[in-house]
Amino acid sequence: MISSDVIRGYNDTIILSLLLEQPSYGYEISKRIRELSGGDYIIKETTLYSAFNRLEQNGYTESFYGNETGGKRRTYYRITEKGRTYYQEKCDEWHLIQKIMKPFVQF
Amino acid sequence: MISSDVIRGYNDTIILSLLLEQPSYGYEISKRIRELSGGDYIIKETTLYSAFNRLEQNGYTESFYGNETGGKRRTYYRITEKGRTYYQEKCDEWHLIQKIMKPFVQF
DNA sequence: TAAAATTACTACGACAGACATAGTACGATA
DNA sequence: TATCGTACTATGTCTGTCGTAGTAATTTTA
Repeated sequence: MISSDVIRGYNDTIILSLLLEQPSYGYEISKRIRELSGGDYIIKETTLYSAFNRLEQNGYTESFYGNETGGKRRTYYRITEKGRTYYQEKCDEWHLIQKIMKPFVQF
Repeated sequence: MISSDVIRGYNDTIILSLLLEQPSYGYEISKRIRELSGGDYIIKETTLYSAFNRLEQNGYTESFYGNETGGKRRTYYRITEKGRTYYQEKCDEWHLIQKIMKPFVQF
């Protein structure tokens, strides 16, 4: 039983999937999403940063400052164990949604 | 280029896919969704009827009364040409979303 | 035959994620 | 020195979903 409120919550999953590889920060995440989607998906800045806040509030990520010398300091995000679990659950949910949608969409 | 605001708008598509076969009404649509999803998706009544209103306001469906003798009269919905076009567009969009999501979800 | 379940809705309000708009701040490049 | 790229924050709006509740008629069952 899933809710209909789907992809809408999948930006968090997308971000977590990238943090799974390595800790990262806003701009890099944004670029990776654009690249990996072949330019088909460009996440909005406000959407991205509000996802970061939500992720951290839920304990799915932890943030820390990079040690860049000079320049604006970056906030890096690292996925937590709780975040990994959540990511797996969302992947499962995504597969279910695809299965559910199948009878309703044409080729 | 898609928006992140996805499945959330896909109830309309699901409903249209069923109206493509034949005109139908609330309860029947609801049952068909439950059946075709193998019980994995049960649409909420309020979600369903607000989708019906939206669909009609957008010109994707037309409604008419059934000719049941006695009993509460049903509102039937029929898909329009505009609705068919919209349905096709949403199917295409759905395929794109699946493609976009692929690199971010595990098996 | 009375009660409960099913069918067929409408109204209202809350919620959350996405996003438009705008602004701040710094460094590097032209 | 002006623009572009990087790195954000704040605020408010929009929309689809859904919780809750109520109405009303018909059908089933106890």
